[in-house]
Amino acid sequence: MKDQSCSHSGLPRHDCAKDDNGQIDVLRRIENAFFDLSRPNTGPRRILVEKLAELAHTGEAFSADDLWQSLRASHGRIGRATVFRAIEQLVESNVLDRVELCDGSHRYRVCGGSHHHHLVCTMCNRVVDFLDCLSDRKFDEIGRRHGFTVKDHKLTVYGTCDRCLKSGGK
Amino acid sequence: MKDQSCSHSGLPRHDCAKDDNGQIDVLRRIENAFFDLSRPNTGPRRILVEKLAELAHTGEAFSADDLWQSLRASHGRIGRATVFRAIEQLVESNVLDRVELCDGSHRYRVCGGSHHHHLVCTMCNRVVDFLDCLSDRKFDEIGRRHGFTVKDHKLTVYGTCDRCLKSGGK
DNA sequence: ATTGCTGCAAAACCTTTGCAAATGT
DNA sequence: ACATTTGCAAAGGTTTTGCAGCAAT
Repeated sequence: MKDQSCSHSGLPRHDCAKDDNGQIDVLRRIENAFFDLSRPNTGPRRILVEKLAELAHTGEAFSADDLWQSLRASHGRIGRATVFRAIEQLVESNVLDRVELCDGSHRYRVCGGSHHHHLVCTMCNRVVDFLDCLSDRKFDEIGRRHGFTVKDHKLTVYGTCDRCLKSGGK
Repeated sequence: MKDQSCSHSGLPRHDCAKDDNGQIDVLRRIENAFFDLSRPNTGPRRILVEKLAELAHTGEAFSADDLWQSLRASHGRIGRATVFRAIEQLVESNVLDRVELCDGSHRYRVCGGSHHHHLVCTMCNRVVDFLDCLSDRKFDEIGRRHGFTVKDHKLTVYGTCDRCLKSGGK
C-alpha cells in the first residue's frame, strides 16, 4: 500500500494573493514549496519551477510522465524519479492538485492554492476550477451523523466541454 | 491510457428496493448484472456472487487483490484475471462503486444502486454512504458557467471515524 | 565537510492481454 | 457442437526504491 498520510492540512501554507499578477506568484509559491522543506536550489528544480509556472499559466493538466517527457525535451537529461519525487512534494505542499479522471487515471495541475474543485471534460480531459460546494457546517453535520470528524473533501464534476461538443461529442 | 469510457449512465439498471430484505436483493442485483450481458452461470461467478453478498452485508471496502485473496482462500483456485474482469463488469453495471482513498489508491464496495457519496476514514479506510449533495440545478449552473454539459459528479469526504479517534488517532 | 538531491537501473505494484483448455448452454 | 469464460503466464504501464556520485550550502 501507499503512503497513508493525507496531510492536506486543508490550508495552503503560503499566502496566495489571487493570481492577478500571473506567473510571478505561482513561481514564488512553487519555489517556497521546494525550499521550505529542503534547501538546495538545484538545476533540476529550477527547470521544474519554470515549467510548472508555464503549466500554471495555461491551466493544463498533465501526467507525471507528460511532465518528464516535456522536461527532458526542453532541457537535457533529468531523471524520471526526480520528477516523481518533486510531484510528491508539491502535492504535499498544495502546489499541485491531483485530479481524478472518470476512467480512474489521474493528472496533476498547478492550483491556485485556495479551496476549489474540478470540472473535468470526459473527452479531452480539460480541467476547470470552480468554487461552489456544500457549506462547512453541512460537512460537519454529515460527519457527525456517522461519527466521523471531517477533515477534507473532494468534489469532481464530469461532463463534456463546449469544444468537444462542437467537434462531435455524443 | 485506460478505457476512456465513462458510462456511469447515472441510473442503476435494476430497481433496488432498499436493503431492508438484506442480502437477497443484493444477491439478485449482482446476478442480474452478470447475467444480463452474458449467459453462463459458472462456478467462479457463483462464488463471486456469494462473496460479494457477504461484503455487501458488512459494507466492507476491498481492493481487487483483497477480493482475489479472499476468494482463493475460501474456495480453491480462481484466476486473478477472472476477478479483475468481474470487477470491471460490476463497476460498469453499477453494482460496485470505486472509492478513491485520500492517498490516491482505491477500493471497491458493493453499493446500493441509487445515487450517493462516500465518507472515508483516512486511518482505517472504512467507508460510509451519505446522500447530501448539491442540487442538480446547481451542477447544471456550474457547467453552464464554464461551457460544460455536466454528466456526473463525485463527492468524497475524508475524515477520521469514531473507532479510530478512540484508538489514538491524532 | 556535510547534507541532501540526482540519475540510473532494478524492483515493485497493479492491471491487462493472449491463448489453450475447461465449462455451461 | 457452440459460444463464452476461465486460468495461467506473460506483458504492460506506472510508480517506487537503492545506491553511487554530485551539487549546494
